[in-house]
Amino acid sequence: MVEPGENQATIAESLKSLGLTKYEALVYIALVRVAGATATEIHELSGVPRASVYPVLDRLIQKNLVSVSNTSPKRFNPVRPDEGVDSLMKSIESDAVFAREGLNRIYLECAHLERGDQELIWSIYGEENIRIRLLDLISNATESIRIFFYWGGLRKQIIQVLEEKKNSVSIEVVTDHWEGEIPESMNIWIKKPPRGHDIGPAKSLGGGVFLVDGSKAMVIMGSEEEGTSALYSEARGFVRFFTVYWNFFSSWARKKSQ
Amino acid sequence: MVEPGENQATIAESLKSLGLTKYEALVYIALVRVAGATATEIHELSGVPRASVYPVLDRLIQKNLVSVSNTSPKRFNPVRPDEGVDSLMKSIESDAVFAREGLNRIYLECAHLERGDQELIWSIYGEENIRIRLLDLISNATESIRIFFYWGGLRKQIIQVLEEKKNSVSIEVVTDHWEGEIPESMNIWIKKPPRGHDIGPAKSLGGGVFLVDGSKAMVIMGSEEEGTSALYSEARGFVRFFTVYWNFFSSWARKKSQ
DNA sequence: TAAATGTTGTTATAGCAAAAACAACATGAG
DNA sequence: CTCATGTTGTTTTTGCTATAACAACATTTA
Repeated sequence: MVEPGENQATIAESLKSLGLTKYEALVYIALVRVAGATATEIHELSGVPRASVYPVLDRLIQKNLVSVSNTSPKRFNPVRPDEGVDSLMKSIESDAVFAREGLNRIYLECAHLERGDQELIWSIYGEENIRIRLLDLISNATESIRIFFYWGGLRKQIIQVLEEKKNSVSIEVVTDHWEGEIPESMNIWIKKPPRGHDIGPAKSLGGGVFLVDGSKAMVIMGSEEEGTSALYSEARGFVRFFTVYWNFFSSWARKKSQ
Repeated sequence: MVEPGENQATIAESLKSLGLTKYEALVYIALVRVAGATATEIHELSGVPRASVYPVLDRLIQKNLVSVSNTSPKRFNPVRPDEGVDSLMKSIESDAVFAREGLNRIYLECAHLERGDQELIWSIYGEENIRIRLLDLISNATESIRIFFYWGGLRKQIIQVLEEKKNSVSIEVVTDHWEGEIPESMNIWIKKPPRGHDIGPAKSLGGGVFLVDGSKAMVIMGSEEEGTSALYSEARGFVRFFTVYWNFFSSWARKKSQ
């Protein structure tokens, strides 16, 4: 019924990222379980030291998550959880809007201070971050997209974005697998990965090279052991290197298919 | 141009409620101001101790708010502020959804544990909280609404809710002022507040009594000095007391108008 | 070239504030 | 009186903040 611990702890974690402390989360959850409990009951339900319950409840009352009765002993009631969470979210969201606007203004004002950004090579860690950057890169392409792709993740999402761009930019892809039908307006070569690309100490290694408009390059290296990381650059040398790389493998792919 | 301090501090505060620490916020803001800065430049811009900049940047990288170049010295780049804030919000929001669902399930499962809730009187502090509860109370009325209202706040919102209910429940209101046209389906008496209601030590004191379906009562007491607080109850005695109170003043209002 | 200087990235450690945990005491109802 | 409540104060812990020191490397100057 009221399944214990496991789930409860997770909810507490979630509440913490909404700005509550551990105790505030535990007390609130306890109160949701038995509305109208006394301080001592809350203490027993939540495991929070009895003396700590009072200041914690005070804070929850301030945050409009709890109300008090004027009986003796006092009893406490949670606001309906959906209302409570929503009201927390609303306040966070308004902060987010404020921060976004302020930062964006600063960002735009200072955009002119570009300092040879184009000459640098940026490292990106974490699949999520890479995903965002990569899709951003592809969907902002104006002329050409060249992809050399031997990696499991992101395949579907990339294909989806390419579908959207297929009529406005030139697309060429070398990969080992394609999901769905291949559109006529793209040049796709399906190839098993070349030898040398799955050798090495890594259990599962994959890679992808993305060239956009001949001026931007993103390279993804994924291994199960060390996580995924990527490089991005608009630097001449970097782009040229991977353009050569891509030319080599795309011609390899063409030959072998003939 | 780049207006200083004042605004930045506020943005930093907002970022903190999105889960960043003070330093993380300051460093990120500095980076938005000059993208591609070195650690030392960030230190100078943000006021964060140079040695602290490194671990802070590590955390920001983990949170996908910053990427690194592999030059020497390293240079750092912020993700576009709107993307950054959005990605923070997204993660918070997913926590919120999770918490809301989990809590709501617990709440509904445990609803049967009602422990004579109806006999208690609940205190509610803070205008915002009172507002939510009051509007919730009124809009869930099924039979009757009786209001005795001598208070500035909330007038418009209450009227709005009443407009929506005017055809489904019986509405009677005694107050000192009405905004807009008085609908025919409501019984409204406009009266200056009775003597005794604005006496006392408080500079600006106001009150409101709300009786719903003859079984729920909410009483609001507002004073500029001590803030606003409210009582809510479904307790027999409490409701009866304020029903008598309301009967008395509504008959007073009727008489004087004839 | 060699010594002096400065910068970067790292590590260690002390300080601090909020939260957590505990202990002691006053109160009030039965 | 006795028990549970509500309050207060103190200690411990925790995570962020702040400072100092260091090795590695680059730059300057003699």
